[in-house]
Amino acid sequence: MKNREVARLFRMIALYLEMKGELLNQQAYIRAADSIEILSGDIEDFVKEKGLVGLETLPGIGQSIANKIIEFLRTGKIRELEKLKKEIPVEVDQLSQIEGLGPKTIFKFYKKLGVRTVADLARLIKKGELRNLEGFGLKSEENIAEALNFYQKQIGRLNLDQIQPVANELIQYLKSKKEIKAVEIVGSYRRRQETIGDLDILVVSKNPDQAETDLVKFPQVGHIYAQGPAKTMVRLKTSVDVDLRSFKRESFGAALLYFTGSKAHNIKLRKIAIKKGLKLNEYGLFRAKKIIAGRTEAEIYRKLGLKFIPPELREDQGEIELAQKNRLPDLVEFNSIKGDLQVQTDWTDGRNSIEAMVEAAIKNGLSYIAITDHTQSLAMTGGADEKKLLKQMAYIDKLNRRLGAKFKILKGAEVNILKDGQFDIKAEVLAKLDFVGAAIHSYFNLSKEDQTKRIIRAMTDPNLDCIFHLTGRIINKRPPINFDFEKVLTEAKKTKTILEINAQPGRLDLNDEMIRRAVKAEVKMIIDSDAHSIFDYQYLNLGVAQARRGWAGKDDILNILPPPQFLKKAVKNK
DNA sequence: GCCGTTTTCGGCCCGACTGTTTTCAGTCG
Repeated sequence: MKNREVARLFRMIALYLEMKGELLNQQAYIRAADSIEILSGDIEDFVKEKGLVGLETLPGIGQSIANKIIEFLRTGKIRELEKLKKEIPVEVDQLSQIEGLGPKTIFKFYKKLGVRTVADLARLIKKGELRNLEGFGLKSEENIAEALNFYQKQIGRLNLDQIQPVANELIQYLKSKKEIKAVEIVGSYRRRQETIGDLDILVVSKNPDQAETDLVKFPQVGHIYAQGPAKTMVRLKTSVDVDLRSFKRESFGAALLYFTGSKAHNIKLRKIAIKKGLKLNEYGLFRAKKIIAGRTEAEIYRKLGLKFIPPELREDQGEIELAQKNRLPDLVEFNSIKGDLQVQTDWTDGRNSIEAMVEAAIKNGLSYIAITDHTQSLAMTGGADEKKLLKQMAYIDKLNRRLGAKFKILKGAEVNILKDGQFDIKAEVLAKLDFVGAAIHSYFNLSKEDQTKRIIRAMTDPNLDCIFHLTGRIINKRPPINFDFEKVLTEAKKTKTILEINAQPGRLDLNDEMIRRAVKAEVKMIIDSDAHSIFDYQYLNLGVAQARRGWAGKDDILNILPPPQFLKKAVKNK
């Protein structure tokens, strides 16, 4: 899939154009890059199907850019970009990732000091030559040196479970301050993106200056980028960047809306406001100078003629148009999961006993779980063979009798999908299980064709109910396997195979775009915590958030149903 | 370079903060 690459090249063109001061063209390339990034489906397939004319129907893409896309797909290059690179031979994409360095500054460094690469910049800073440049001083040099240092350490974006403890601690701290009346984390965190670059925090305070000072005094603060009466930016010692802004109560809704984003969503809202003769900014919705909404987000959406749009949908992927027509999807709700269908125990690589996992599930408001320990070919986890599985089934039967009607343990397994798509457990044993999930744990690098065949073969097995964490990706560590998702969806629909949304913060697999495609293909899904300990059920809501980002409605997610209805809809071979 | 329920031409979201220089350009979100 080349969507990201095309978008990246357009963003690079935009940077070069900005260096040259061509601001309006530059914006056009950025809009085109955005448009391609949010395109659901492969751009190459799109072009094959709909051609140049189809491309031009996409927002932000006209004749000129459409031709460049086709040129790239055909030749792997965009001549325009090659020309710009020759004209200004600077590693602009790398350099611009250094905080505080934009195209204008990069261009100046190139023109005046001959800086082409990050290494060039590092050398000049060492020699202390930046401070002599006009418009620069010692302070600028120090700031860039610091930013460069941070860039070279490259910690990148954090998973939700990495950021959550930091976020909670900071929120508690801010809430303890007398003058701070409301605290909300916004930005990509509130939209529940898979990974978070920094924490954006909004507060309501009668004394904004004090609120900003409060943040700076937070013991974890390691560096202050900027501090003002309305906005402060710091970096914590744990390498998380935090922005804090203070607002008055009457503007808080507008501020929430503005800083939750996404940017594309906001820009569209502001354009709607302009068409209505209004102005929308972070302080409110205005007619001339008079504020007509701002206290809550709902009020602003209403005045713009829209239904309230949940943060997870605010990516400008059609949600605004649906909100105008009052046709937003009826999203699956937080805390609505009734059963967890992937739970490991100390029979294999889980940390807790079946009994402990049941007890914790009840505490987390669940009414059933499936015990799905690994199977034998995963030697490293002490996977179960047929004998061990049968023994576990008998044991679960006994526990179920003791539990009675209040909770149900399903007998299941996380069966290993072998290289050829067959399972490592005999069919007659699988047939005895209540719920069979299967997953790929090896041969991640098969060709697209072989990998697709392998998954489809697994799905055609009448004992299989669900494919767990389909792509096998680990966020920031392991890329997804290569396969034809469209073919898999078609087969899943045909064989009534469920696809899992895995709520582990490092997996979140399927991703949001795949979920949208599954919804469209009418393939049913479940949300599992993939629990390996009693603490992991808490992740279920991360999976719900991911499902919501994928526009999954209540009909799309089966495990919000109580056990009898779930089993009826989910299990194939009964 | 793109786009149109004001428009096929003339607009492109907008406010806060910094550093350096005296009124603003550059960056960020």
